[in-house]
Amino acid sequence: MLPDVSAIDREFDYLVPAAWMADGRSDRLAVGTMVRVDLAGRRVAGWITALDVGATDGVRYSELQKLSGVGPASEIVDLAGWAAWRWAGRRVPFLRAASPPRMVAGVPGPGSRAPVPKGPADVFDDAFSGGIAVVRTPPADDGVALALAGCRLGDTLVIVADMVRARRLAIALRRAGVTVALGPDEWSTAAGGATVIGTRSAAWMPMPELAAVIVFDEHEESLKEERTPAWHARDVVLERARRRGVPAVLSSPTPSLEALRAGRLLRPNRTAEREGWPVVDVLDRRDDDPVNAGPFAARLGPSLDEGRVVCVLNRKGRSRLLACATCGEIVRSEDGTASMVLIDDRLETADGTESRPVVCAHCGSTALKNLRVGVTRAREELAALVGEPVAEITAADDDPPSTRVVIGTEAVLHRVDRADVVVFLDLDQELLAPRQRAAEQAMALLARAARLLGPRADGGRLVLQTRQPDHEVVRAAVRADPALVAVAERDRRAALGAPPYGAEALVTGAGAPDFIAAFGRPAGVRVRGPVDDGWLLRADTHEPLLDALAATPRPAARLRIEVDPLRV
DNA sequence: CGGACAAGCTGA
DNA sequence: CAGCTTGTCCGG
Repeated sequence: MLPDVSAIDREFDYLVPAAWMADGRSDRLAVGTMVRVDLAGRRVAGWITALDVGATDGVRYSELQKLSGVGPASEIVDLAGWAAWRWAGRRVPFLRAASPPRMVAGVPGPGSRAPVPKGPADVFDDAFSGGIAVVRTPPADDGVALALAGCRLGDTLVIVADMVRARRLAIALRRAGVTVALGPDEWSTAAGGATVIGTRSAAWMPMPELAAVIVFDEHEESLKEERTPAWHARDVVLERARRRGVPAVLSSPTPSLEALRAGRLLRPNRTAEREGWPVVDVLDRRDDDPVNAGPFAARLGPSLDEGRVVCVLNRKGRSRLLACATCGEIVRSEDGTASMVLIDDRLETADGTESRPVVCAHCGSTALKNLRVGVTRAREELAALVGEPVAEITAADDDPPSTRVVIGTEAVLHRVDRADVVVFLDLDQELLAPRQRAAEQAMALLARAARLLGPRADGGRLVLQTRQPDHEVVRAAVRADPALVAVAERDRRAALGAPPYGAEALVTGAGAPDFIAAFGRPAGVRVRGPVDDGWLLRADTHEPLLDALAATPRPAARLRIEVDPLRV
């Protein structure tokens, strides 16, 4: 029995009460069954992890106190053990995710499921021919055809990035006659056998007759848990599929390098892909009068005159962006990949590796101007520009926008679901963010915006204000070809040995120094730090790194270990 | 995590 | 040295 107490990752043995043998309750005990027991003077919940284990002499065992209900199947208990290794955590958080939201006394027997009718053109069938396939779909694709192709094989585990999409897909599949359980609420339906649709946590839903798995928008960061253990739903379901020997399909308009490395890529034909992306207008801000340049390009005006307009301005992050007041070039590092900020009359990169006097590398001018303008200020200027009220949308807002034109940080792309024009007021902030995956994340934002606009035939426009019109992210959006970003990212990350071309773990928290001391210098693992009160551990593959992490005792103080962090 | 118990600190 | 706080250990 593993107690449901996060700090205890240890199993304890208990006796099955004689009364349970008599009334048949003992027949309901299995690996995964949820029980309550007395442990060190208090009553706690837990999961059965093994039955009929031998007794040790000299130990006086207490009895199980209560049979609470059905729990995760034994294969999921095993999977939790694997996940604890894979993300350097404990099993408890995974078993919690795999357990029903409310106690379940029993599961319905397998219902009969009607065969799913054959689709018009089963273009996706070879995606399910075995192993892992990566399907690059245009942003406007609703995923129904792909999901139905999976359901034709049998019960399919479908992971999506948000609940709105989960409900929408569930409705479409039910209409086609598929038995669907929506995670996590319909846990017991799933346990009886059904196709499951849900967000990240649904990766742990019961699937007694799993036939295939699909992850939609596999590039989305919401598929990764933010708290430790910071597990990734994509990797959990890939492991589930591997263990069951069933096909897995990862779908995305901009597949991650992790996906591209894991499986074979199935590309749509170029015409179909182009039709699924909106028209992109690039407004080169270097063309504007550098002295008077506000948040809007001179040529932006006409784009805002008609239809629903969404403006995106990410002011997240501390770093300010500087540009030359004379020629308009952004102040950048030698290799052009990082922006520089003013610190004590010198220009420095965020990581401090490069420093130079205040001079524009492009024209030699010493006059610089700050390009940062916050959303609040930009909203006022935007309202003046369009001559009507503009609403600022934040992540916390519940109501649909009340004005034709809205503005917000990237959260606005999650709050609005249709638009005629999406404007990125400052794409350079994304392109030059001091992060490993800046380009990939910028491309993901553009894909999300493209989804609001619909396919090219809808006539929507994606407007990018930038000083880097030749950046691969901009070119990729213009040509509706995300491969341009993938290729550039692949080369960069492969050269660094960064995931997925290597394994990383970020160790932070009050307990980190003690933990790193105990961790030592295991073979095959490189230790860097302390940097910003944390340590970055790197290895060529996961095994040496994760094995060494698992073998290191945990200090009592708070410790956060993030394996393959998305934002470094 | 949270209870038990031991070691350390304070004040009369 | 009682009475309290803080730290460390360990659970069937």
